[in-house]
Amino acid sequence: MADNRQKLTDIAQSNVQKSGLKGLSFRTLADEVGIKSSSVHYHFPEKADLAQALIEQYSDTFATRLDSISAAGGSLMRKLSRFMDVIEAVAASDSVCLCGMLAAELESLSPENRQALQRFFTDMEDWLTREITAHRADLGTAIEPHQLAKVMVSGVEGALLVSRVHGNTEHLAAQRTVFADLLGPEDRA
Amino acid sequence: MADNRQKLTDIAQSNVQKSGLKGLSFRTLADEVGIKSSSVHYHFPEKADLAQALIEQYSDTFATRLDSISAAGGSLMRKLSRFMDVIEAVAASDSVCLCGMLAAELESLSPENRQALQRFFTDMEDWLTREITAHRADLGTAIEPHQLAKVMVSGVEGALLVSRVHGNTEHLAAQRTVFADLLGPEDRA
DNA sequence: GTCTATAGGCTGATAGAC
DNA sequence: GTCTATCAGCCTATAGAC
Repeated sequence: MADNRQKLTDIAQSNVQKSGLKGLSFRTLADEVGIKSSSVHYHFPEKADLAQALIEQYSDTFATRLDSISAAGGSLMRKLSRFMDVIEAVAASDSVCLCGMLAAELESLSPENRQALQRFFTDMEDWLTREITAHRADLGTAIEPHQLAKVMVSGVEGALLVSRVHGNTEHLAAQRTVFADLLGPEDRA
Repeated sequence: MADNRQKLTDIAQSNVQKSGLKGLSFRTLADEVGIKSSSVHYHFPEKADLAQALIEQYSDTFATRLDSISAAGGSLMRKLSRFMDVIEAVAASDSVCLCGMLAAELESLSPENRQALQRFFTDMEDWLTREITAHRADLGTAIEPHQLAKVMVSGVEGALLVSRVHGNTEHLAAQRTVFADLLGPEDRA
């Protein structure tokens, strides 16, 4: 089938979000798609090629979701709540962010992989900075938007990791609560 | 030598903080200590035994540092600044938190490893909750201390991971800035 | 405690047929 | 695009001598 390439990236993405790139072998990936490992090498000659496709696919999907949040409009609080919805959806089925997982495996990634990974994080950060800045007048704090954005990026990546260890979503919930309070002036005294 | 066990855990810890447990082999570990891999198995029969020793050693060292911060006393701001000093010291030499790294490799850990890992995070969270609660009167926010603690734990773990991808410490610096502003009322209008 | 030696398995990757 | 077959290398772990 012509769309085996798509099947490969879809299944690989899910596996990497659970057990990392090192935890995924060409053989098991091939088995799950129903082809042989040599056929996987036809689509992705080296593991770095597969990793690159995964980072790009994941980044595109993520960017599309953020764009749709921006397009829907509304208050900053509403946008950040929908942002957290996107993050919490990742936590389903023992998964963490694909790029958070790969960040932990940084030492085994190619230079190209690293660059794409870096771009994923800066794109998320830039989106947050833009949205916070756009609503700056309503802000409940004097902290610089780009500083808040950095803390939020770190926060969601860490919360996904730590939440999974605890087997619940409390750290994600705390993230939502604290940033709602920090950024939403309506709840303040 | 009788302290080869200590050499093993020290070198293993440093390696795991850089490349994870899956990235560490008994052979390379043995080479770096100057013994053979079968001798490593004498000290740690299975990899899970080594992992357990690493988590416990790391947790003990970390707890000692937090205790010393508490003992030194001072304002909440001062304690949190020293807490961030401890975290930033980890970021040296391309390392992330040992337990953050193992959290990414959760699926390959034994039940005992997972429990110890969980305890590391709750211990850090409990320390933060205790310190924030003790200074509650000075707090610049109405957010629950345990919620703030959860966000800080997630935040530092994520910041270590993301900082390494970018090759700088900006995300750790942002963490310091934002929490200083959030918790330290003296800087507020 | 450390060694030699090895079993048994998994891995990424390639050659060449169809 | 997919296959069979295979290589060379790495891995965890164990047996048994010293």
